[in-house]
Amino acid sequence: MVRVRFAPSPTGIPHIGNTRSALFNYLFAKHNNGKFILRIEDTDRARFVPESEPAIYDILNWLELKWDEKYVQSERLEIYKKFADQLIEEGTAYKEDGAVKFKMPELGKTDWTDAVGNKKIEFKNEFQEDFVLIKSDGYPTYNFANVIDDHLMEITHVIRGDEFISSTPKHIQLYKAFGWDIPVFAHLPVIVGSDHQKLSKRHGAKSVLDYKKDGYLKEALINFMVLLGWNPGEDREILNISEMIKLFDLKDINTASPVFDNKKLEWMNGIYIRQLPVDELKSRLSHDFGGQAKLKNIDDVLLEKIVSLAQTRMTTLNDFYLLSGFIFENPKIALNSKEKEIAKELLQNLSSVSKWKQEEILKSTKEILFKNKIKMSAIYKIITGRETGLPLPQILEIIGKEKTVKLLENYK
RNA sequence: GCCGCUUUCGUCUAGUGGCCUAGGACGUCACGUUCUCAACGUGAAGAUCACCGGUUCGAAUCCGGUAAGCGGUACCA
Repeated sequence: MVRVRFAPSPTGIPHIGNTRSALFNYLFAKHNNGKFILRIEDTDRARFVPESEPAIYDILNWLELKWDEKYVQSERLEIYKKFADQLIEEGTAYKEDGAVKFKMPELGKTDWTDAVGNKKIEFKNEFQEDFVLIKSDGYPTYNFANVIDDHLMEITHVIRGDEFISSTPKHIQLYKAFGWDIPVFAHLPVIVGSDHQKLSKRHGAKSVLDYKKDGYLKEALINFMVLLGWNPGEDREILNISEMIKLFDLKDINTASPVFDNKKLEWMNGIYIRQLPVDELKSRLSHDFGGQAKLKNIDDVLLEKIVSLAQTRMTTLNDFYLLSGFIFENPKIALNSKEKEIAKELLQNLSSVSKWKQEEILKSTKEILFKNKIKMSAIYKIITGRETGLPLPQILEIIGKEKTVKLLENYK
């Protein structure tokens, strides 16, 4: 039975890099019909950030990466102490300055075959130093709690960021000291930013929750993340979660650090937005995304029509408001005198349209276009406040003559 | 410094000795469509496969070295 874990420490809000580890663990578990375990590694009291633990749950819940079991290390202090005492008794650990330290072997080497890249990694023991197991505040270190828990929780595959490669020899020596089975290690290359530095808050790495707030769809984010350092072995790039589960394999994970490219994420988000049925997109705009307030008073049928016009023009859900804001608010658009003239003519022309259909509206606006030798973008600006946007004849037909006239009367 | 990992178009990647005059995707550019912008369609530019040397009839692919980037070197994780 495959058992893997995602073990974040609540020292900050997880970003794309951490979250992608969770995804890979989840996919591997599901692919093998195994268990996905969540373990909060809160042993660093100095760096503890209270709001990060709920954020971890929010992220996993939003992405629907459901965990099968959950543990919190700070609730397991006696367990670590017990095992530390055992090592002291056996002579492989000792006390120093109020801490418990592990005695690393001085001869030979420590090696393992990493599942990522299927390569042997080897460290000479002579370069290894004794390390702390239990800090003087009574809390275990990562290196210790990690091994104890992975063993007790019967973790079969340790899939984590490759910043832990250097500490893996420590872990292996601990397993050996206890006489425990050593799990398979799979070290994921970390995602880096466009500056090729590891993703971090200081470098402007956003959390998954920020992407949600910015109008990205969870499907797009997952699909984008999975392609960072993994490929399904075919040219296709758009995959749903069950296809990922089916295809996922540790051997297809790359060994080099991928650079996070927001442009591709944007493209992918657009793909997923266009893939959504209109009513689903509409409900995401009002529920999944914080648009309720603005959309509350809009007629449902009207809204659906607007959404369907906006669908191919959106990169993120936020774009909907950019595109349709002029309908919901009564924008005060600054126009120069020439534009004001044209606004007047538009009002006149459109008021006299008898059949309020897009063909008639188009005909009517085109007249003004030719007469004044202006571009269509000028008319877009007068009506919507932006030089580009939803196709005017259609959207004007949808919102109705009355509303259109009202918009133009702003300039009187 | 020492230890370890990495190195194919700007970016994500395919590629495991001949199918590679290196394939796909994003981005960029052009054209088509067109009431704007998108979407969509077609096409183009873009990588001497980090570098040097070796093995081989033949190397992005195997071997050795060098360089650069990154990670670790914490009573952080």
